Amino acid sequence: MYRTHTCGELRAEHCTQQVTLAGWVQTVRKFGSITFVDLRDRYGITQLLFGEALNQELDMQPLGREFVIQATGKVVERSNKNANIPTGDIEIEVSAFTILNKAATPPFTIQDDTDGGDDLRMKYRYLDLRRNAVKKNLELRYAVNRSARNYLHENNFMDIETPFLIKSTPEGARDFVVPSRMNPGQFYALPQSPQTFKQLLMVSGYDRYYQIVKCFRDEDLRADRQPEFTQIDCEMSFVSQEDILNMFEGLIKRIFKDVKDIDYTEQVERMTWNDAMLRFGNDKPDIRFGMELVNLKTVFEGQTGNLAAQAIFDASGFKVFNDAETVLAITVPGCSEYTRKQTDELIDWVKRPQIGMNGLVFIKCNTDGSFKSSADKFFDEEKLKNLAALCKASEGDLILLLAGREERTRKATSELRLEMGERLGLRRKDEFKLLWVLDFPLFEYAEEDNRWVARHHPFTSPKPDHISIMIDNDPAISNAAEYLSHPYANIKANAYDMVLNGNEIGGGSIRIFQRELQEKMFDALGMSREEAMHKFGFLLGAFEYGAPPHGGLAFGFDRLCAILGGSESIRDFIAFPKNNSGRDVMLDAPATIDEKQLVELSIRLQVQS
RNA sequence: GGAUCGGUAGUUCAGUUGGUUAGAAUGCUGCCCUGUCACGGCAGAGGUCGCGGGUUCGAGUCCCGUCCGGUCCGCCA
Repeated sequence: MYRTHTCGELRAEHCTQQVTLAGWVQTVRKFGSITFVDLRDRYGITQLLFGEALNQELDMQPLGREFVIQATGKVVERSNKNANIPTGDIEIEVSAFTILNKAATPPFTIQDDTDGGDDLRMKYRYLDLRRNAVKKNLELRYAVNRSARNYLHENNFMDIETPFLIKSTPEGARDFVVPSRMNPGQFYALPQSPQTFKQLLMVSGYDRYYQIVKCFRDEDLRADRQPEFTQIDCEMSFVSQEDILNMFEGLIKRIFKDVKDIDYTEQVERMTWNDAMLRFGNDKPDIRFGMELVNLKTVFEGQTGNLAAQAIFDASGFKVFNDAETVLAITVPGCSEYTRKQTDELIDWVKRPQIGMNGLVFIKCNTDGSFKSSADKFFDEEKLKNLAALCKASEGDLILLLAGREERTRKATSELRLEMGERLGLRRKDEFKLLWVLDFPLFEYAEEDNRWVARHHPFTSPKPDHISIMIDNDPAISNAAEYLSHPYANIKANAYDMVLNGNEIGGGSIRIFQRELQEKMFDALGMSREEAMHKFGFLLGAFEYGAPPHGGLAFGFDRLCAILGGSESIRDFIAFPKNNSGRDVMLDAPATIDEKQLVELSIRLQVQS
């Protein structure tokens, strides 16, 4: 053995013992005839003391940062203790050492507060992974993994692997494809998720399945998106939506307990998709704070906007509001004292192309009971007072109003709400609030193809009392402009998302398990019978042989870890992540391949410039 | 596909209105130091200012193009 102990385990009680440690040189501190060396391994840091005799040896064999060494000596109590590290009471009085491997000077410092930028750290990821900060993230990831596995195992779930080389599916994201040498001209696809396999496992009777599994999607990336990412993928048979919500609420609570020691005992809040959109303008609302949207004008999903507000607008002659499809307001508590500079800043913020609004109207509800608005010209004190009442604003609050096209305005108001929450410090990293969003629409209208697409995926079941709407109506959309009045627009799905602090961390649905309904679904999505058979014949076939009612969900494992770790970026929680362009900058992948390989695969390239 | 920010020493950054020899910190090298732990002190090395073109007497600085990276929109569950 190279070592008798790790660099994290020696304490005062080990004093006088002879030990051997092995690890990396963190720092060398030289003082004439004695030298201190901090030795690091995965478990911690232990100080080595090189006394006078060995110091001369050090002159012959100098140690540099990141050298790998082995040192033998006696554990002794320090005269100057270091309370900052667990091994700070002791040091090793080295009697012999060996340099196991020298190290070039690393391109950045291997410290908690490294001087390296992201780019460089990715290129030398094996060095970055030595850093405590990154190691802690991977440890947290492993803790979440273990916690999930324990919970699922205790609840009779069975981990079953599913293949990676499968068939390309239409709907959803772009597939990564893999050419088949043995089948010239043909391609496998990498799974976007094990969706159909887990459903087949239900048909096979493995009534509780899970897998912590890689999924692949060839779409543009973000800080919280990777081309290959990991899901906690689960499926159950003989369950209702209620059973699933309870089971996986339990899973996430268990993870909170095991990983963060948080007792999340209260029931996870539930909200319909409709309510989420109305109250927060967002299908994954952050419910840690209020500032809910007040709809001052439009009709949305069968609910009318505020008639009193409408009357105020009509009388004002303010075209921006009168002509707008919708006017939405949020009430920001305690911000009536915002300066001109601050309100201008907010206006610039909503005008950024990513938000895309033309402007923003504010009403300051002053602490003396008066009002000040950027649209004073159109609204007298009385009207402002009434608007403030409609927005449930109190003295000292700031009302922000956005007007414009329905969808864009709702999105912008939702973003503005989150931004104000951020600015007011209402989105604390250490506060966790879960939410189930339920009853999503089953279909979404795809303008470019003038047809319906599955909002979740094509295997999602409608709500039981909406099945007849689907069966009894023709999916064809005769008038594109009025797709909202098509019966299909109102069909709700037996689908659910779990939202944590405004992030979608998981989602799933009760599945269709009857062939007829599944065929109707494919039909509704504009898939011909032949196409459906060609692409999903295996599933339709399976449904003929006794498919049980089933449903499930999948958690975004990387994202869950990132949120629990208090980070925005999932890359910090993946050992070897890819960058924004899907490149591995360490391997420099993807890369071209040899002509010989191309020939074997029957592939000729035609690169578009 | 689009928007936006950035690219200057090994690293992280500063660099004024376009003007002399491009700076700081840290890291690195050498010397000094027996209790440090972000050790300290002294000295030193280290630069194709991403790349190409243009404007100008003169460009790190201004303009155009291009490459690379970050963030976001579209896209994606």
